[in-house]
Amino acid sequence: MTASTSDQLSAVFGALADPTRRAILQRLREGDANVAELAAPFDVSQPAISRHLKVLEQAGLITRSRRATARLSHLEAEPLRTATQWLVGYREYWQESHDRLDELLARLREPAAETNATEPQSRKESQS
Amino acid sequence: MTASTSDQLSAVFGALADPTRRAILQRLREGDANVAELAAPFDVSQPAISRHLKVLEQAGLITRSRRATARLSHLEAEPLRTATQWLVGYREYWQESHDRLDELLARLREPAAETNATEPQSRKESQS
DNA sequence: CTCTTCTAGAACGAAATGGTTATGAATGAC
DNA sequence: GTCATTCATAACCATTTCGTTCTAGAAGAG
Repeated sequence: MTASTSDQLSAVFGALADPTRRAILQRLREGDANVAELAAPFDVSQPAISRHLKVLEQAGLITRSRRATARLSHLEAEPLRTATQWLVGYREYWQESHDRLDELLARLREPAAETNATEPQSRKESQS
Repeated sequence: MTASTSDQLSAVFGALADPTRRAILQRLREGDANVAELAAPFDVSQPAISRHLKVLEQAGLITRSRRATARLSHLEAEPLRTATQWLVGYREYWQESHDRLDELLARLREPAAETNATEPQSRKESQS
């Protein structure tokens, strides 16, 4: 069960390594969305977004369902916890600056505002 | 300063997406090491390890110094904190299962044993 | 059934990634 | 200086990744 963890970690970290995919996750915090909605903020084609979604899905970061002809993406944060736990294993190396660790711990208990500042790239006028 | 954060996140997550690089970080928890020492557990050539180290260095996860002809790698955990903070921004989506979040928080305050079980790939008999 | 909507897949190209071997550069020992 | 040690770089190759356009398929509307 530890061997597969390595692969899942690689998949999750790999998925998170792309700004577009992180922005997609960010968008999904507002609620489920179909591909067109997810593609809207980006200057890339719809198939490109579909493949980003596939990467996210294979990393377990999203699940998908159907509503009519649309496919809704739903954020699944479980892999993020796995990744966080891995990172937390290195917390002893942060502790040179305790105040910032305390700050992190404080934010873990806050009601949670928006922490991420992920800016999508420039829009293109598509359906004009 | 938020725009560069996106690139740093991509670099860090990208660096962590490789099992060999994660294992190198794991090794560096025991202390600084030269390239030969870092390469020993893996069945890859020395230049391959050198390039992994370059990736880790560019992500800010290690720094390097010289001791005679050797180059020592030193773990720098600051980027791990940055990555963790990004992930923590999604904690509200974990909270469906509160007990496990509590467990994570508990581990954040523990004296820290080894949390990561990263197994290096098969050894090769080099200096027999 | 036909038509429209929404999305995935096929086919392709450019660039990045991860590995190799061979070689050169830096440093200390002699 | 010469030699040995340690590592980085160059050159190359195979694979993956990320984008494109074009097309096909699935699901509801008429």
